[in-house]
Order: sequence, then C-alpha cells, then structure tokens
Amino acid sequence: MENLPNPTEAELEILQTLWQIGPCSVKQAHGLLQEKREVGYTTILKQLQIMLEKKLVQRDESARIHLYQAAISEQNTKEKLVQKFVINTFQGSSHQLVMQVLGNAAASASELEEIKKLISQLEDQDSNNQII
Amino acid sequence: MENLPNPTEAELEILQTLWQIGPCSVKQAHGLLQEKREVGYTTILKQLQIMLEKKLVQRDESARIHLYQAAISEQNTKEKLVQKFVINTFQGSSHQLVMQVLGNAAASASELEEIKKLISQLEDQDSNNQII
DNA sequence: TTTTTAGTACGAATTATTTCGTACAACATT
DNA sequence: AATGTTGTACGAAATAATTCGTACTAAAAA
Repeated sequence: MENLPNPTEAELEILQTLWQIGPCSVKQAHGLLQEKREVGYTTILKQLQIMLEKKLVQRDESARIHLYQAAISEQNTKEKLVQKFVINTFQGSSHQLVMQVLGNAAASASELEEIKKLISQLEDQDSNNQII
Repeated sequence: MENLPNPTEAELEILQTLWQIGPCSVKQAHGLLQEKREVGYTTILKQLQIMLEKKLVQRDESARIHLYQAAISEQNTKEKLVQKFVINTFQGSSHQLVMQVLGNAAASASELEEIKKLISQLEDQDSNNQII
C-alpha cells in the first residue's frame, strides 16, 4: 500500500466523477464536469494525465480512446482529507468538528436518528473495550 | 459585514495563534509557531502583512512594536471553512461528513455523551418547529 | 554621538496548482 | 488518396501561496 499524495481541489472534483460513474473517457468526464462549471476539454485531459503520473488514477490504453478510473478509494481518500482538515482547522479535535457541523447544519430528523444509531453502536464497542 | 476571502493554510495556522493568545507582536507569534515547525521570522511578519492587506487581521501601530490581532472570528471562519470543505469533499452533505468522522475517530465516551446531548437539543428544536 | 540591536518594509525567488493552446496521430469520410 | 474529425501529448502561461533575504528605521546602549 503506497502513500500517494492527497488530491488537490481540482483533482478531487474529477475523482468524484470517476467514483460516481466508474471508468470513463476524457470526453465523458469533461461532459459531466462541464455541467457544473465552464472548463476546457484539455484542462480535464491534462489533469487526468497529471493524476496518472501521481498514480491517483489508472488508465486503459488498449483502445484509441483511453479510459480512466480512480486508483484510490473514495472512502480512504476522504478519510485522509478529513484527517488533514481536522488537524488544520480544529487542531486535531474531530469532536470539535462534529459539534460544529451538527450545531450548524440543519440536520433532518432522520439524519439525526442515523447519527444516534451510530453513536449507540460506538458506545457498545466502548463498553466492550472497557470490560476487557 | 464584508465578505473577506478565506484564510489559506499558512494563514489559518497564524490565526489560530492569534485567537489563542489575542493581540501580540510578530515576535510572540513567531515564537509560538516556531515551536511547531521551523519557520523564519520574516515569513511570519510577511504573512501578517499580507493578512493585514486582506483585512483578516488588524494591527495597532501606536507603538514601535506593532501588535496584530485577528479581525475575523474563530467561529465564523471555521464555519465557512467547514462549509467549503463539505462542498468539495462530500458534495455538500455535512451529514456524510459527520458519519465519517464518528465512524472513524475513536471518540471518547464523554465526547459521545456531549454529542448526544446536542442531538437531543436539536431534536427538541425540530419538534417545536413541526408543531408550529 | 557612534554603534549595536530589534524591529518593519518590500521585492522577489520558489513551489504548487490550474488552465489552455498548439502540435501531432489515428481513424473516418469523401 | 485527400480531407476532416476526434482523439492524445506536451509546453508553457497564469495564478496562488509560501518563504525568506536585504534594505531601511528607530530606539537603546556604549
């Protein structure tokens, strides 16, 4: 398991697309990204090439039209990004981050329910740990 | 209420110091930051000057030794940063962010307790809203 | 008053990131 | 075969962020 650099902002945007639709051509990716903001075709192409060098994506060159796909997992990538963000912004206190977000974002009742459920699970784990 | 740019990473690091200790000289700020990582005095000075231009800090020039202090609030700044982060990384779903962080970070029992308390409060608000 | 010390101002190099134009290659169409 | 279309490669400009050296200034010390 290598230690690749975190994706930059523009790279992340493209990765989100790849995670969403899986392997795709530059054209496809550009098409989707274009819907969100004005951006040149070769810009996306170049970004994908850069990400290829960084090993953030891999590509299938067997056909003339190359297909790119993410080479890093969505979950793992986001974990790392969150970790870095928590360090920068909340001096490492993820708890502070959660309090902030919950206090701020108007979470729906069902979302709160979901979060409560997760907390219960975590508490169960905790108590297990303490018994041992 | 103006709309200032978000602080960059290096700027945020300095702001954290200002929030922590209040108005201070470059020397003081540099002293504290130096403890965390090797960084030149004039680097901090320059950053503070840049932040002054951006109005992220203000300074008292009445004495020879200028005193800098944050011109943006910690709470508000972090809210904006979180918002941007959620958009970039979780496509705007702060709920997803919370689930991620909770699932990941080993929160202590007391922290979970605190979060539960906050959720209860939020739920109370919710039900009030629905009654109205 | 001369010299040293402690500060600020400012330019500019460095590095990272983002963007795109232009050239070239392969395939399709006429 | 000639021309047009649709791709990729690559250089490099534009922008942003970070860092620090050098010059200057004011106060303190000698």
